[in-house]
Formats: sequence, structure tokens, C-alpha cells
Amino acid sequence: MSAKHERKVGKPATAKAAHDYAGIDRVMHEKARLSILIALLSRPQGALFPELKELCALTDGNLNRHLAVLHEATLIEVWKSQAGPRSKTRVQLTEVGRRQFLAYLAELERVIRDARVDAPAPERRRRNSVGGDAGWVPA
Amino acid sequence: MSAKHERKVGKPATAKAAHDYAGIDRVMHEKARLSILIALLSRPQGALFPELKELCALTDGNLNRHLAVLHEATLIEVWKSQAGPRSKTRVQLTEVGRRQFLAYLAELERVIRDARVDAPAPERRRRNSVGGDAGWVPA
DNA sequence: CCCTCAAACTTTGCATTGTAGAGTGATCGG
DNA sequence: CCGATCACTCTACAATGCAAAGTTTGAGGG
Repeated sequence: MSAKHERKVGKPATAKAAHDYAGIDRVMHEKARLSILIALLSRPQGALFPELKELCALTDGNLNRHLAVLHEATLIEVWKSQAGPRSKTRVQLTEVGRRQFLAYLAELERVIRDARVDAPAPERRRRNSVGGDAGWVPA
Repeated sequence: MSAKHERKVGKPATAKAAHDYAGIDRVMHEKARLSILIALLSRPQGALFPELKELCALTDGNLNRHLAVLHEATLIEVWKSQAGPRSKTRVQLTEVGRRQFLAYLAELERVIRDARVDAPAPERRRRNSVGGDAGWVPA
């Protein structure tokens, strides 16, 4: 970390790991699971297995695996009909799941905002060489 | 409203995967690489290896690997100083890299907007059981 | 009443990928 | 002139996503 106890003048402490977005949770930051969570967000009553499969364009095994991960993280509840006509699985967000997912989305939004602010230069780039300095070769 | 009974006006008959966010590219949708790309976005002149390492809170090998992936995808350019006092590596976004990354961010924004629209229910959830139906047991 | 089909998951194996620690070769201080 | 340090690079391992095959249960036909 700050092994070199250099004075921190000139720049705020943001000089350290300004882009370490710790709020981006691995469990939720994943195409497939992101899909699932968003689908569930709009369905407070939950969704059935085949329904989710269709919505998110996932294979059976794939969906099963991702649901297991989400369940392990207590982001979703899984209910199975025992007395029903056929085996059915219903999935819905837990309360903490909903809260955590919304927090994740907020963090994502912050990241995007950061990026947008930082990217005003539309065509300011140099040709092909790094400016000024000579002796640079492409890798 | 039933998800299944959607009108077939606005979408092709396939009604494929409302939540299949195809625009989310695996290469960019990754905590570490996302950090790197955002850092580079704000530095059109590029960034040095140790600088990036600090900014994104990554280890040497980790950063090296992610840079290789990004370079493989032609999202970044890598320059090495040959005549310099010490070996230095400078990294900067390519033009297509910048464009693709901005497109990715736009897609992300769309996803978030979708989620936000779908998540109006603040406290409407049932206690612990799935509403109405009996015979459901937790998994 | 039995046989076959299909739906709804579950399990298993493979391939990809992220992570960290060891290794390499310059450069700089003493 | 010799170690220490910096700046990467390489390699091995562990985790994870993905898809194909297997299993169980209900429905339908002869």
C-alpha cells in the first residue's frame, strides 16, 4: 500500500485505487445472474423454472447452477411444490436479495457516471504515437 | 400482468429472452477490466503499468493478464519504451476500444434502467409463503 | 393396464478464466 | 563492483461458467 510515506499534497487521497470498485459483487456481476435478478425484480410473486429459462435464454443446467449460486448467497428463495400435479420450482427474491441487488445497481450507476465524466474527449487522441516521447514501440 | 401473454406487435414472434442482454461483452464485463478501461478512459494519453496497478488495486501478474486479454481484443494499445532509462510500458485505449467501451456502458445503462422500471414494489411482498398456493416447501 | 413420450429438473465433466506467487533482467545506490 | 530494487513476465492452481447426458414424474395411446 503506501509503503512510501510521501506527502499527499496536490492530490486528494483519491490517488489511491480510485477505480477499485469494491461494491461490484462477483455473485451479481455476471451476465446470466444479472438477467435472472432483473427478471425476478419485476416479479415479486416469483417465477417458475421454465419461465426463467425462456426469459434469460439459458439452458437447464446453466440456470440450475446459477440459481444454486444465488440461493447460496441467500439472494433468492426457492420453493418446490410437493402436493402439486408435477414437480414445480418457484423462485423469488429474498428481502435482502432485493436490497442488495438494488445497492449493486446503484454502484453500477456510479461507475457509469464516473466513466462518462471522465470521457469527454471526443477526438483529442494523438495519431498513432504516444505524444512527445520517442523510443516507444508497439507490443 | 402475465409475461406470457404479451402482444405480438412490438416484437418478433420468437419473443426471445426479454432479459438476454447480448450487448454485455464478456471481455469488458469484469470487475478488474472494467476498472482498467475506466481508468484509461480518463487518460487519453495512456497510463503506465505501475500507475494502473495502483489505480485498480491489482497485483502485477493479474494486471498483466488482463492487459493481455484487452490487447487481444484490440481494445488497447501497448507501447514499450526502448530507449528509455528503464523498461516502461504505456497503455492506452484504441479508437475502437473507446467506442466499444462506450457502447458497452450504454448497454449497461439500459439494463439498469430496465431494472429500475421493473422494481417499483417497495414492500409489497408476502411474509414467507408464496401467496395463495399451498403445498410449497422451501428448498 | 402397460408402454412410450415429454417435461422439468439434476448431475457430471470439460474448457475457460481469474488469481497469485515465483522467476527474469535491467538499473541504481553504496 | 555488488547487492537491492523495480518492472514486468511466466507458470501453476483453483474457481467458475457452460452444455450434454441422466433421472424422475406425469400424461397419452393402444
